[in-house]
Amino acid sequence: MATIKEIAKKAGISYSSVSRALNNQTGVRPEIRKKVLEIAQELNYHPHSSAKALVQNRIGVLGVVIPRTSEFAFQNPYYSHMLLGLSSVANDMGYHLMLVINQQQSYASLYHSHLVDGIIVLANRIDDHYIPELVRDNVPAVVVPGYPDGWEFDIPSVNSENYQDVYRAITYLINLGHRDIAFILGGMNSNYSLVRLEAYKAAFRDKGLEYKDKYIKESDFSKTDAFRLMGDLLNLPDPPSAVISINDATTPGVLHQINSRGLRIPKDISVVAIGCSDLVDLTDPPLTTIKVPVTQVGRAAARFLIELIEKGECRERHVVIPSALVVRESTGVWPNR
Amino acid sequence: MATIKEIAKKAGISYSSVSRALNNQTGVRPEIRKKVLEIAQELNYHPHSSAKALVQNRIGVLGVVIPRTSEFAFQNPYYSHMLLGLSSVANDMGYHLMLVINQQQSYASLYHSHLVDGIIVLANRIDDHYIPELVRDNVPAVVVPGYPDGWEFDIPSVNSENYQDVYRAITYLINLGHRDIAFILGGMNSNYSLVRLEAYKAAFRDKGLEYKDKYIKESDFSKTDAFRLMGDLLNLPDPPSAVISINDATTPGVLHQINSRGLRIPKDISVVAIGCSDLVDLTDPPLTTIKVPVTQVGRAAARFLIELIEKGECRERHVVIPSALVVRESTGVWPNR
DNA sequence: TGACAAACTGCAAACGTTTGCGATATCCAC
DNA sequence: GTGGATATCGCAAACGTTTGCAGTTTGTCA
Repeated sequence: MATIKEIAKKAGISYSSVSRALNNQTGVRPEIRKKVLEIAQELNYHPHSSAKALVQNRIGVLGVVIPRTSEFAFQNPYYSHMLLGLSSVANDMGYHLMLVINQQQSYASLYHSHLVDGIIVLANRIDDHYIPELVRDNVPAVVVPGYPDGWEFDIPSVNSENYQDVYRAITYLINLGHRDIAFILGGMNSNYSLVRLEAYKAAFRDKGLEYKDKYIKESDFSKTDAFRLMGDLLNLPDPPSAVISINDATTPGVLHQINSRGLRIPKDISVVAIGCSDLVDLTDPPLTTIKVPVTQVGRAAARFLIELIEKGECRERHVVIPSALVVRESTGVWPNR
Repeated sequence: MATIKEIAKKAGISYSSVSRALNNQTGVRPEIRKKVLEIAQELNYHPHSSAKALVQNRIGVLGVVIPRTSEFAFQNPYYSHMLLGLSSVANDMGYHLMLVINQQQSYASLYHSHLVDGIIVLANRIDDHYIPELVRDNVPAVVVPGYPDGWEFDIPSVNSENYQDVYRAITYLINLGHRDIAFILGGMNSNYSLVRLEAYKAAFRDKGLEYKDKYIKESDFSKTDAFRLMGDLLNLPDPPSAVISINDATTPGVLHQINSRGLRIPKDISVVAIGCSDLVDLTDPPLTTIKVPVTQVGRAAARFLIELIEKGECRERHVVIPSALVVRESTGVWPNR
């Protein structure tokens, strides 16, 4: 493959001049530059990224770590939307994306071995072993979502309004008259679950009401588990009048359980779904949703990380992307007559 | 950051010995090796991948290109399953994955600039400009799925049994008594669409029957478009008695249209879904499916590419992964009484 | 003890770039 | 024509590895 030296030889100049010509640097005559570019084209020259990286100490790659171990988690459209956002910004800013799924290896080593310039950790869990290392070793890194307030260490993060959203949704349901509101959560090692459960409780408290533990169900983020738990809820002597489902993986399970019992939404039970999938408006009826702007979160995370890499610091360490409660037809007043 | 030279200095030996010790090569005394490894540990040493790549001419990265331009395409769980398969094999074989989504840039240049050792192109389209370049430049590359038989150039590929599957499904429906079988396709620049439409036609021909063009609908692979087209079909004076939906993106649109008209599956219409999503068994009724083993396709593609990279050649240039028609409850005999 | 092989070790080149620095050429004003 | 500023250019070092080769040590056996 063509190298800079070959171009230099062919053009009859030194290879430092070739380098300068190719990189749009000053100090090379226009006609020489033109000639160099022509020869480069002709030889199908491409700069050797490793050689470049070696001397510039920058490879132009962002590491994207998806630490989840279970297959179903990755099926969640969450990751597609996120990657889309990350990718669009990375492309625009001249970076590539290295995707690391569930590697049983320290994330920091990706950085230490100069494979990536920085790291984005997606859907981190509260008990993720490898994250403290990123902080300790000063690795440019952003986690999505961040840790709950008052966490033991501080690492840059991007969040959507996880807390506010659930708070708004519960308040909305309470205002509709609901009191027995079920919450299908994910595992409590998920930061999403933690923060959203806090919001759930707070919304009740702030209305002067009591929430009931029996309506709070901890799933493994799978549709089948959600199906099972929703079944348990509907088997209660006093089943909930509303349910909120934590993500796009659990929602189909919830809906399927409700439908299979012949219950009508929202007449018999109201449903609020949290997620980013557009499928919600294809359900019957269209779902009231906490629309999580995942692609935008991804875009923000990429921008954030690149700033961290290039400037070495960041203005704000915790970015929050606003989101919205979209009221459609799956929620209604209670009791319904 | 620690380099091999620092380790050498600290251990009081030459850095070539350090290199040999770290790489488990012969020609270094056991006690020296031990000492080197200890110091490496202590200094948190990680080899500089670019330096290594520069001399070894191998970076240990597979490029994964998703050329689709539309957002909805990427939402398809197809890609998640595929990445899962790719990632698992790559991890096992010591490779990383570079994800390139919809970059308006030659794929071959990724290879020429030594960013990747080889390339996997996902869901390639028949009119993809950048693929011929891979062939011309002899880039180690695998495309998923491959081109139809008799295509103008030959590039390694991995496929599931796209043709056979549809053929089996149509034959199955015909045997149930169906004659008016609709097919919601994707765009005809998709290799999936092309091959599957061929199979559709062949299945009819081989039964001595005629298919009707009006039942063949070309979507843009989105749920909304599928919803619209399914509406058109049901508005016909002689609507189809069965429909086959080409992927996980179109299926929800098809189902939603059917449900919104109050039609019963399979009493009023039979449905066969092609896809890899597990959501199909949560629908009501569970769907008869052509289960595409996408994760396995991904695994095969990664293995294939790695063989291509390491051996420089491959035994078979076109791998086919068997798949299955899973009969559930969305298909029934016709006419139904 | 000596000879020879085998194991070990270090030197230095090489991979393909970028870049600081000094040297040369060009240009302009006086 | 001279001085000085400025633009252009090439040399060589540097980035962190691997690796062929030559030199050194160690071990073995007669």
